[in-house]
Amino acid sequence: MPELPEVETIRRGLAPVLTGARLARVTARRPDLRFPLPHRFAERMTGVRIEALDRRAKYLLARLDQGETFVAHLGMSGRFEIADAGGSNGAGRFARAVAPDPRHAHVVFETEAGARVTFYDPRRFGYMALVPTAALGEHPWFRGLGPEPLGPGFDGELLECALAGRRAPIKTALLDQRLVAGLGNIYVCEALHRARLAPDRAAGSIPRRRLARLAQAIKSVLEEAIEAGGSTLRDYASAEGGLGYFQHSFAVYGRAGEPCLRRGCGGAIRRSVQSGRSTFACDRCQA
DNA sequence: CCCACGACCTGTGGGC
DNA sequence: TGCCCACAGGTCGTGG
Repeated sequence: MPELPEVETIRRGLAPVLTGARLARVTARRPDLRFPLPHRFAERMTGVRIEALDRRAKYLLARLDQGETFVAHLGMSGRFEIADAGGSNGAGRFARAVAPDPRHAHVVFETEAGARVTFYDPRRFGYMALVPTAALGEHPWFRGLGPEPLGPGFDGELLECALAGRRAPIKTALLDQRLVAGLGNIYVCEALHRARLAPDRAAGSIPRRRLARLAQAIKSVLEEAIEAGGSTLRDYASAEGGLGYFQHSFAVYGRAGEPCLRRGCGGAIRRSVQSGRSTFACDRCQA
């Protein structure tokens, strides 16, 4: 599920339950996800207090009171579910497209206040770590990570520097987390369509004026998706982190063969493959 | 260094 | 209905 907006939505959903909470019990129901869980993971997590929940790129960060930061990446299919002290969650009160399969409940966090947060991940591409907070920036997952697209200073000039000399297609370049952090396949396709840029253009050859428009498109699509995720949160009372309502707002992603939604364009969305991944774009209004 | 590709793992949806 | 293939929102290691 998760690109930057989904991880941010999950963070906002978990924050009320976990910020300031002390963990009474942590259960790892298997020894590994994509990578082995940290050494003595459950023991090291038990009794800690979570001082703050943050996000960097697609990573969820829980700053702990003992000097370490818990890091989680949700891979392709990871999700967190919140249950309150009574054990109920959104599923009992609201319709849900896909109920979590208990076979894939890999890690359970229980707070002293009686809340339970469960990590589900059928494909197990997700991963977790405990990293000394002071050295977080030097960790391989974070060293070399590009700028936050919603951070200060993200504009056409910054993109121009990041993309200088790149011959890779702009679509592929934007997926490179070293250049920009947090974008994934969906929002790259959506941002390129908003900016009217063709996905196969060489990244390093796009003039700054158009990169300014691209930077603005990236910001607006991410902000709108987070906003839509917020409405999902309100409805589900959970940190499910699915695509929420924003999936109904995709202009190109998953719309192969359908008409381009840009006013007056009249083109059709075409699916292609770049670096082994689906790209959706309108050949008529993206150039 | 840059880039493309296969691998990792399970589930789902479409076509026959 | 059942089977088989293609494909899925991410990242890493390899090899050209």
